[in-house]
Amino acid sequence: MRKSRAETAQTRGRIVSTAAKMFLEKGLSGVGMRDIMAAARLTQGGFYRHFASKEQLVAEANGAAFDRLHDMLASETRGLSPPEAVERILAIYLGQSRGKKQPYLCPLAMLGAELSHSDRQVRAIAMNGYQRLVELVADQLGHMVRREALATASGILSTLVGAVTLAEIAPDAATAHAILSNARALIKERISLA
Amino acid sequence: MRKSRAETAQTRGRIVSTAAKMFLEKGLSGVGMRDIMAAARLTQGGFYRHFASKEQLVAEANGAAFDRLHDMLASETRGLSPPEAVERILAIYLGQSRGKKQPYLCPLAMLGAELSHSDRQVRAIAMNGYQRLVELVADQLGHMVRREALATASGILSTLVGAVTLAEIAPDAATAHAILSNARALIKERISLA
DNA sequence: TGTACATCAGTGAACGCGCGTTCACTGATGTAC
DNA sequence: TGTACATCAGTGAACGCGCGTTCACTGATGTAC
Repeated sequence: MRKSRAETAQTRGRIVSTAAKMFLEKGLSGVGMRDIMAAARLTQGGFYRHFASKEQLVAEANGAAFDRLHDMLASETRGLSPPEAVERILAIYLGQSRGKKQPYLCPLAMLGAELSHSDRQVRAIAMNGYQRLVELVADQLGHMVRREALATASGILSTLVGAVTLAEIAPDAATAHAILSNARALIKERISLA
Repeated sequence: MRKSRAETAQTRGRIVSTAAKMFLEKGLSGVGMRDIMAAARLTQGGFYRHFASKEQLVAEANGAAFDRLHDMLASETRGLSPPEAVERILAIYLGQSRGKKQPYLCPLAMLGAELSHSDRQVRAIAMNGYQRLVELVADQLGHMVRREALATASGILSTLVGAVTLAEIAPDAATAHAILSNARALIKERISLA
């Protein structure tokens, strides 16, 4: 049953991306190893040929989710004017939703407090992902000095994360929409100050 | 071993408030029935004399946490001028932290995504708590028409919830503080527009 | 008010279940000569 | 390049454990007369 190096690497990647998707949709404690391995078309035992523990998979899955999200946002805003780029980032970020089974979900909003109960490595990966998102937004606030742009982008990210977190809790679409559009308005009002 | 009506009610209340504290600190799936009952100086079996299930306790504990938080914020802002009251709400809300073992933690920030995986009743309680906080903030934005005040307060709550969620994930105090103060700045800049 | 009985809050053992993880095994791949 | 052997990816049963929940039991409280 031994597999070639190429196949092994592919299998590992499949486990990570499958796990990322499932963790984001159902939460870290909402998904078991059997669920993940079955979704990756494998059986439970094989997991430990690739990873030392579930916690390590959580770390890698989150890293992958942040990489994918960041790359997607960077490519979606490439070539746009700063105001257009900000608009696009807000629309994409606030448009994510577990209910709609979106492919690019942000771990900060989807896992939130669960990340704060994870080990140092997972938290460090989450903070790194957060910082990269802050920089991505700050890059579009070119009319401010960098320091101010980063501070403002940090505030914007808090708003985005909070809004999506709250919208996911909301039991009906109307409430969710109201939360998201109020958050969007707050951010736009702040930015148009300059 | 049967207890008097007064004692029974007192025991029930002790279970709810003990559970609220523990859920907020360790997350819903991070605390077991034995942990809660032991902390309330009881044994596991007694729980089902008071509640039908863990999920029911989660619902009641969250309701109690929101009630306590709301009452505290209302009493802390009583008699203050609107700008002072907003200042006070921001300071208290952004000052909450599991690490500091604070007595008034907000379920929205501390449980976040875990609430979105709970049943309808729990989510309804969370949304009700959110709405009450929005109104509490909107009450201090008297210079706006009510509709605008509510929309702005909703955006502010997204920012507050996101900032505390992110600060809890941050592995060091400096990063946490930066996140909180950037969120505070964003909100204050938005409010001082008027 | 006093007595007999029913109720039920709380105990602690036990149940069934699913979790993360381990393990003996299989057989294709990789390596050494 | 061909052969013999070591490696190890993947399987599926099993392990130990902690979870939420149930249950028989105890004895003080509440109720009926």
